[in-house]
Amino acid sequence: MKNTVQKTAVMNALMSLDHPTADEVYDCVHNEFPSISKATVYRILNRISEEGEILHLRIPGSADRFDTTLCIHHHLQCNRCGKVCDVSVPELEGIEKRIKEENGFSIAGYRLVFSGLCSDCILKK
Amino acid sequence: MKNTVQKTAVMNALMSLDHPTADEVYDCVHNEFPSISKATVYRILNRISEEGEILHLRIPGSADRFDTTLCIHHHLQCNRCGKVCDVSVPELEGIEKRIKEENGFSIAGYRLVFSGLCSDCILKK
DNA sequence: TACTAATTGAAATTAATTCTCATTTAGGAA
DNA sequence: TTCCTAAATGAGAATTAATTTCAATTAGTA
Repeated sequence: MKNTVQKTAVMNALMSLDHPTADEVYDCVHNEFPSISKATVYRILNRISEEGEILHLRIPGSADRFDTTLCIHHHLQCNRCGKVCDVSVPELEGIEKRIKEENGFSIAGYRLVFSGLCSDCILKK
Repeated sequence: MKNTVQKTAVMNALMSLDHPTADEVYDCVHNEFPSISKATVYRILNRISEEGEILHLRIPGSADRFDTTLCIHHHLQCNRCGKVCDVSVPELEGIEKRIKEENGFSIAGYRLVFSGLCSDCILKK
């Protein structure tokens, strides 16, 4: 992969944001680098998530988010403010084998997303 | 809610399909009822899922699906053919309390989706 | 039978993302 | 250093899934 200024800017933005959407990455990069195109931000995010440098979180019902934490973990999402937090769920370890045996499915991965209200939004209401 | 022929047709289609997308419901209804509009199908599906008659499954990266099985369960999705199957995951019972205590989140629900290849697609290579 | 709010159809709109294509550029070869 | 080429970029069009708008229709009740 070529080492472009655009890629460097996107990597820096990812470091400074928490579970950003592609649009949030774009806004952040665009401040310092006004000529960057949104398509480029999407392309770089896709490229580096395919290479395993970041995780691509597909959030049902809203924009995808990107995560720089690579070890296995799951997510909590606030229904009000949209914020996403990491959570680990050791209960699920080893579950893939059971699912495979019972259903004949070969499991490539799984996503677990809890939705509710974050502590900030509980207080605000 | 008014009892329209459109609603009856959508309910019948749901009974005859397995985890359909809104488009699949539309195609099915449209066969017998060519004048129905896609917007009406979407509206009816949203209405009856809000009322709890069916589940609205939001599938990351592809179209939403609808499920007439109401008890708590989760999903397996085939990455090749898109088929969705139900699976129960008793390991997750009681997990909400732990998440709430550790993160201050109040959990309204959670979605667990396994992705991989279904037995048919494994055979097809 | 008449009325009114709910529902519908058709088309426009939105949101997120991907694609197209002409132009530019990074990095290796001469 | 300069040249070359494949890769990357920018701008905007296209795509996909779903929602909204609005005028016309209809179910269910008065």
